[in-house]
Amino acid sequence: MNKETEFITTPITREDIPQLDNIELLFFAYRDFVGDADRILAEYGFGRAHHRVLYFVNRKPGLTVAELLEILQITKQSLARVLPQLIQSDHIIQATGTNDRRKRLLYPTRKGRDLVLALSAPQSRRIDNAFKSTGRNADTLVMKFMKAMIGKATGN
Amino acid sequence: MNKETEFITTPITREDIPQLDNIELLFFAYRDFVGDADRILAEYGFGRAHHRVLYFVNRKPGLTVAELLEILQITKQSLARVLPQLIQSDHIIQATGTNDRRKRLLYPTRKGRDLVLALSAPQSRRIDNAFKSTGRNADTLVMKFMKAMIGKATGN
DNA sequence: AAAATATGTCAGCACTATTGACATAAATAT
DNA sequence: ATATTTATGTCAATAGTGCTGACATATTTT
Repeated sequence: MNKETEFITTPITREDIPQLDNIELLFFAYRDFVGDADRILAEYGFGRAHHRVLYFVNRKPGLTVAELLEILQITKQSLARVLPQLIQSDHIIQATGTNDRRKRLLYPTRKGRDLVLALSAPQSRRIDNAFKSTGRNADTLVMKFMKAMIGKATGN
Repeated sequence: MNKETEFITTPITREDIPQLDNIELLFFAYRDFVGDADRILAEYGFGRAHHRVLYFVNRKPGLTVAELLEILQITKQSLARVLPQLIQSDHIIQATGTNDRRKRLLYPTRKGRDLVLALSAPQSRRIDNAFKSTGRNADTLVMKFMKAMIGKATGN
């Protein structure tokens, strides 16, 4: 019986996957991009989840817990490990809603603002530097591309 | 004592972080991009780690364990959970090196090749569609940008 | 008064990744 | 020939992030 367990020795190519190169580039670009923040987060004993929460609270101060969950697409239980830590470390403050007192509005403190700026700085720099090497109006085009990348998968 | 615990109510802006919009776009773009594969992986009981291993073994059939660890930037112990599963499920085969018999050369099977193609297809489609909406020569420019995004962080 | 909403919390599980320590086989150096 | 280095594997413990299900509390709406 021919049970030679078929090896494949040829690599996948653009023939197989048209956007092969870009898939790979996106993978490495994102890895190095988040790596910038990871190094700083580690000093605080925080992880990426902390970063994301801190980021969106700074982006939209006063947002509610439900809104945050919606943006991050995580569950309440996941947030429950991370948010209390950010509150206890005085990076985020919770305020009871005035209209609806069930709601918890999330605000950054000065400390929280400072940290998010420190985390974003190297990422912003990396993008800035990348644009410098791509020449004029790359900015507009890349943004257009990125926007088009966002959303549910298409069937075709 | 004025311990009003200073709130910050203003959002961060492009003033604070020049590439704010692109940071966000990259975050959402990547999330949806990997989401394409996540749905398929879940059917096989695999995670992203399996995907990455399978991808690079298909990209460079015959690569060694050490090379794979180098590319993925993970430790041997992390791979030790994932690789045996892919071997047992007949997606990857290990062959002893001929020159150096300490080495384990990793090859995809037919099944492994088929799976990596199935995983990459929706990702490739997403990128393709994104380019359709950005017009001509976006491809070259975006690739140039992505390449420039890769590497160690810069000090400036 | 009853139902719905917003949030919190407890318990348990899964996946990915880490470090440190130790083991084995094979190649290389002395 | 012996010693060391290299490539890989494995065991044990820990951390971070996410999930589901169940239940509790406060507040608002019906």
